[in-house]
Amino acid sequence: MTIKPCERHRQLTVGEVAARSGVAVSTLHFYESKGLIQSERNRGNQRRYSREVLRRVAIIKVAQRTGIPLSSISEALSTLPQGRAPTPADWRRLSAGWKADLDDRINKLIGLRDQLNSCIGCGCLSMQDCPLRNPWDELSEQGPGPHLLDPVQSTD
Amino acid sequence: MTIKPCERHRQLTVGEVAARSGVAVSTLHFYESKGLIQSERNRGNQRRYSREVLRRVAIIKVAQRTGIPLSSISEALSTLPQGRAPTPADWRRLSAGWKADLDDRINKLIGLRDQLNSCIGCGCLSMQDCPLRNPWDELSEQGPGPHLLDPVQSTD
DNA sequence: TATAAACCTAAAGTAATATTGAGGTTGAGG
DNA sequence: CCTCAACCTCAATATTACTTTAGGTTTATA
Repeated sequence: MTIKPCERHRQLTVGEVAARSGVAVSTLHFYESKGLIQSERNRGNQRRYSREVLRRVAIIKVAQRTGIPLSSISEALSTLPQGRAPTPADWRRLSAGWKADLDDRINKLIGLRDQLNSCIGCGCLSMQDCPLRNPWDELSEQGPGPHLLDPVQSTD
Repeated sequence: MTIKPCERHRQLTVGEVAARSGVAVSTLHFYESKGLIQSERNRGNQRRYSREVLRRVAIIKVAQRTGIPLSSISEALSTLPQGRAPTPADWRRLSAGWKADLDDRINKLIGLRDQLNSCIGCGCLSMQDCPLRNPWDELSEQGPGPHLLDPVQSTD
């Protein structure tokens, strides 16, 4: 074998990144347009990625699985050293924050399930009593809440 | 007091339903356009709702909290007796199905949290080992998966 | 070198879940 | 009766996360 540029330092094409990260080429373009990932260009204007991008995409996908919106992911990633591979410490910092969100969402859903269980049992969903009727603890709910003002509620 | 139409049988205006159910008037219009709720009209073409609609909206909101999309909710609601108040049995049937979905989603999230915990611990996110890097068990994921084909992975 | 696969950009399209706006009508209180 | 809040319809806009399309360029390979 002759001396050739070490394979493990070669930059990746967009197609290679897509194949290896499991996201579509168009998605990589999209992420780049949102500033979530970066690329360099070769002399023909084609994207060339360092292998670090694979980790970045992996982080993005994991965060998305936890329910974090891309905008927040972008924000979190922007605290990372630019262009340099994130360290384990970086990763711990990001994932710790996301874990808190995830815990929160899991707890909300478990609470909802408990309510659902008891309400399947009681068959109620009555305006007066049913905890499910109280939307105050809704996930990401804003704006004016319900006003259960009228005490006359027989037909409901 | 003179005899007047019993308050508890009076139909509700869209504004009243909005105030009491906690959703915007525009949302009620939207739900109606999607067939999730129905209304009658008075002689001036204004919507008039039976009190049953409050229960229906409550069901919609609960289902949404569990993560069910409106289209599925619509489908489920369409199995209900039209215009008549849903019975406890109806409610049990619907909520039992939704509970299964909810359990599923909770379990997926808990699995993810466990992975996240162990990966915060190990600080890895390494391409070779980290379970978080395996997106096969993603929530509602379709399309081509990742192809971790290349064994040369030192810089990642 | 010829061809096809892979790549490029910019704009438009998709789906879900609504909200907002324009322009006009109805209804309840004084 | 007058007025203003509440209502009406229909169309447009918003957001998130992408995908698709159109038209053109570059690169890899036979």
